[in-house]
Amino acid sequence: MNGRAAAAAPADGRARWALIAQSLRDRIVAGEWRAGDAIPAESALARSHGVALGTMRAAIESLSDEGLLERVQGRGTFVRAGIAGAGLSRFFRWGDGGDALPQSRVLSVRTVAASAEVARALGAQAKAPVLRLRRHRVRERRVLLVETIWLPLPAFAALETLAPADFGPLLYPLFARRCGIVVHRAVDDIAFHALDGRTAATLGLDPGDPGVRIARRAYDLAGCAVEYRITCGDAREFRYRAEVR
Amino acid sequence: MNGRAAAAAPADGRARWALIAQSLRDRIVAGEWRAGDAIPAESALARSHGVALGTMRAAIESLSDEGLLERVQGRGTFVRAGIAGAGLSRFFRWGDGGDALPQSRVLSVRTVAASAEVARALGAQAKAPVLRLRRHRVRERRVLLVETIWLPLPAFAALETLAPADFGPLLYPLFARRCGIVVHRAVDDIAFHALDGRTAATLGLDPGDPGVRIARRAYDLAGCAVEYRITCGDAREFRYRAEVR
DNA sequence: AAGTGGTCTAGACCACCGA
DNA sequence: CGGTGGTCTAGACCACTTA
Repeated sequence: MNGRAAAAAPADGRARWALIAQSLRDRIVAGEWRAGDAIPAESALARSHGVALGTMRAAIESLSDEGLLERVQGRGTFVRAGIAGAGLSRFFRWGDGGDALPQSRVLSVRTVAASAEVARALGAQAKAPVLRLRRHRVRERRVLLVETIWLPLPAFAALETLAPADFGPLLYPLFARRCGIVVHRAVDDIAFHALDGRTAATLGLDPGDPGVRIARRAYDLAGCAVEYRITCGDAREFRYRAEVR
Repeated sequence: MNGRAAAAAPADGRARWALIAQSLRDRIVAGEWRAGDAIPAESALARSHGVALGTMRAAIESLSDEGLLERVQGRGTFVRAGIAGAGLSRFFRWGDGGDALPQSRVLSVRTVAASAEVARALGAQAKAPVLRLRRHRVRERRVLLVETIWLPLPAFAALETLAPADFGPLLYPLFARRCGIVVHRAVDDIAFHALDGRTAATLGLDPGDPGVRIARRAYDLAGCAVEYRITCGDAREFRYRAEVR
């Protein structure tokens, strides 16, 4: 002891910056700051939490690494608006062609009872009501992808009465606008399977032709499952690059 | 100015910690510290570079994020020994079954002239001599994967005279032991395609059955391509999980 | 006990941004 | 210009590992 800066960890097992990060995380999830909003300045937060600037920076940095916040020099620190660059098109050869991305065409919107698989993915009760969308991704009159999307109710009730034609090309911004739900994280499970006759015909392929099936589970800021989606396409168009180190 | 701590960035565009990180990176690549070695303590490095501890920590942290270093509390900071958890088995359903991983069986080792494709992948001259390995991954007398591996010469000359039976189950540790080459990063390109007759027969499938083809390019610490590998397997056994946020 | 990385403080100056 | 995040200092104590 020397009477100067006290310093040092709180000895309760968790670092001070981690406790502060958790408190900020809670406030973001609770909606105190909305997606796109700036949170208070580092210096203000450090003062209000009674810690040094460096400690607050460590807390904010961990949330930034986590993808919850985004720092912009000279402007501030912002709540991220949702996942970026995560379109399923990235799995296909036509995904980054100089050409435009395929169009979106919602075919049907229906309220159905969740199957066991859907209920499990959404963390809902079996047979709970869910919203089911069928959608095609189309380019030049050719169907490239066939999608079925399940959304939990009542969270997505605002979409129940929306006409198929009124779903825009991008679903996640629509979720945010109409339902206040921000998709923050998604997990894609990729597998190969033989196409069933109907899907093959839709894609202009022969039954039994090789297909890929991507099952996506998407989550909001709080970690709640908000979407389950199955996307089918021509396996021969599939490509993906995985990097390890 | 107040006569105390000078501080602040070097104003040449790059932060001091970034310059120090580059210098440490150079020393690691040059082999001053080998894979698995501990580098000097943070405090010693800070002193010898004439910077504060926090600045040196920032430099080391960036190399740690990069995967070049690994910090262990109470022990030190170590040069990472190579990629971990990057086996190609992770792409297959049998990859993490409770069962043992498949065995490795090297069939042939030959010096050949690089094809255009191989030369491009390895950054070598077309028709340059390269070492070509053919390998099977086998479990319970069933061939699960068929691999062809190209290695640049003369870097891998030590393997030219090695008998197929003397290649162990893991190649990367062998590369390090026999050739002093550490694989630090790899990129896997995944695509589906029809199997050719010979590969299909080897895998116990019918010609035209769906296959998955993984093309791997592996790099050493300095970023030089040190391996090009093509792995073929049964597409129906393929699975992969990609996460985005 | 000695040495390592991990956390923390209380300041300072710098580069960048928008009004 | 004032405010933001980015970099830097020179210390201190803490938790962990090894001998």
